[in-house]
Amino acid sequence: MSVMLRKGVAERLQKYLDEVGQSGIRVEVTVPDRPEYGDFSSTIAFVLKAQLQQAPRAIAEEIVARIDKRPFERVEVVGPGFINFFLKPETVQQALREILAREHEYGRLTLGEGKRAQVEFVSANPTGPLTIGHCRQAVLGDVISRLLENAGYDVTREYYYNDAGRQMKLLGESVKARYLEILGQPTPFPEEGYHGEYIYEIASKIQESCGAGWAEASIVQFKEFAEAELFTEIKRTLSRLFRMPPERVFDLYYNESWLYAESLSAIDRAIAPVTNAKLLQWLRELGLAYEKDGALWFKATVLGRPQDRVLVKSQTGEPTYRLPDMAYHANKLLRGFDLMVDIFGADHQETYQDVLAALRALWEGGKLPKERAPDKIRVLIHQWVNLLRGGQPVKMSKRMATFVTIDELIDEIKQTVELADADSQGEALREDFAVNVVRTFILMRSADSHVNFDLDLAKKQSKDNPVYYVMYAYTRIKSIFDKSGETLESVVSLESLDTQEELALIKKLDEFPQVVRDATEHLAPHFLSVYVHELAGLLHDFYEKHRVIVEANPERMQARLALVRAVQIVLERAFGLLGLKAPARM
RNA sequence: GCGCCCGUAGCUCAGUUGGACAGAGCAGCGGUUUCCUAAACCGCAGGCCGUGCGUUCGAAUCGCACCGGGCGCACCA
Repeated sequence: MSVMLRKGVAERLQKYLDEVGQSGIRVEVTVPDRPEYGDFSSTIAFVLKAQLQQAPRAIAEEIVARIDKRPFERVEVVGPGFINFFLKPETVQQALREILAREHEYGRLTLGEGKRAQVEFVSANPTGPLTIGHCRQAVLGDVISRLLENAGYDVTREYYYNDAGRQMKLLGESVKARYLEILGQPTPFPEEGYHGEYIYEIASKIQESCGAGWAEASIVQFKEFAEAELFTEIKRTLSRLFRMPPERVFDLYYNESWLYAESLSAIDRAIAPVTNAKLLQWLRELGLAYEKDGALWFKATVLGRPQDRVLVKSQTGEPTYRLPDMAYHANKLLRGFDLMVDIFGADHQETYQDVLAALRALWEGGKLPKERAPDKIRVLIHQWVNLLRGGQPVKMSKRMATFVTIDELIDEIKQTVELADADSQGEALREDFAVNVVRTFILMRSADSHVNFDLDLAKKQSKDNPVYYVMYAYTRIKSIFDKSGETLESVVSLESLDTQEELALIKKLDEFPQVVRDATEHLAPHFLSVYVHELAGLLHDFYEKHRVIVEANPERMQARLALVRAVQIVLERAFGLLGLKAPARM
């Protein structure tokens, strides 16, 4: 049997289909809920009913009679036509051998080999610290990037921000106002300015290094100073959350201003070949732009969208955010990626569809090369995280500075982590755990679900968090190896692995590559999180019922060490993909 | 009003190409430790899978309608 047990079953059914000339039928093999239905089950007989004009039960009997049954203890037809497969223990043991042979290559995919992918996420304008609102997509984007890398893609992690926009101007004005206030020259604070304490901190920093020297400085100077300060902080925050050096959290920070400049260097122009002006010209040529009330509009309605949108404002002649968004995405296509993933919050639901509609029209209208099809862009929309404190939702506004930052969240959880031995490593272990908790909380849920993050629960009852359950499985294995002093150098006999718990564990390990594949293809990290939780459960179950270190039976001990070693490998692989960090001890 | 997402156990959520009596964690009740860390394990209890109609041999899963919640529908991003 091949690497994957399920695949082996599927291959045998496929062979049968080929023989009866039904190769087009999709082979479905599932793991039944109940053990008496076998290790795997197929409903293929129901699907074939229509084609073969026979009763499903008879078809199932025919299939069972014809396929290669060597890997199976038995194959049964049950009820109206379910085919249930019961694996021989040797077959299952063989799967374990494959995992041990592949080691940390196990679960690596090839679907992205030789291809380039780009993942855009966070993309917050640097007008303040990152908040819980950004946390979900930061973690999702990080894990999706890791999954794509695991699949063989050359991945560019990208952060786009509107440095040319009104919000950044307001930031500059806010800092300048605070700066003058510190100098004792109070000026009116911008009506929609940023009220956060951090604005004062930035202003004092300027005052400390330049004194009153910036009193006549331009808004742009203040903006640029603040932007640099805030970006440093953002990178530092993400480096905690992603567990990477700050300089590696993103590969590219894409500035909106690149889409305006007509005189960029050759290198810059290579990643921004399409300017706003160029995009506008294309839309005009395709009859998708028109003037009304002094503004320039995008004719979205002819593309099936609910309403037309302004691209260039009447009063200032500046583009709205929509035009550079379109240009940015046209540039992404031209940069030659095979896959582009946009990760947006639910508030982008409406707007990204305009961008995609425009790109499709440009592509169909011949403005973009045939091989740069917009369907290479996949958009992942996630719902909001509702933060609960004292059972009440926390209302957040960035402008009014009533938000909880990612750093505050991690720090709050960190304080409550209890450790078995708080030695010199205590601080680092606490940080590891807090980040694990935050990431796990997000990664266990599908992006589609509106989740509640109960801060009190995450803090006060941190030992009950699912992350502990999973980490504890890992440390139990670690502890076994420490205790036994074994290193598992040579190939051992696996024949003694025949109990229900042992076989169940191996079968679960066998699912790993498929789970990784599903998580990657569906851009759904939570598939993997849920899997890890289930695997940990089976390890605990096994651990409670069987001892690994059994000196009286060296062969059995070696086999069980091999088994838990394989669990350890898969957990390490999964942790790597999910960005979790396992403690050596708990 | 229009668009997208959600509604599954007391709570937080899985259940992704429709399959056999619906799952996990937490909370509740009752057990398990001379033995590799009990942050674990075992058992009990808990659900008309928002409601109704439809498609199907078969629906939590697909379609339609309705009810309830979130987000959006700016010449802000």
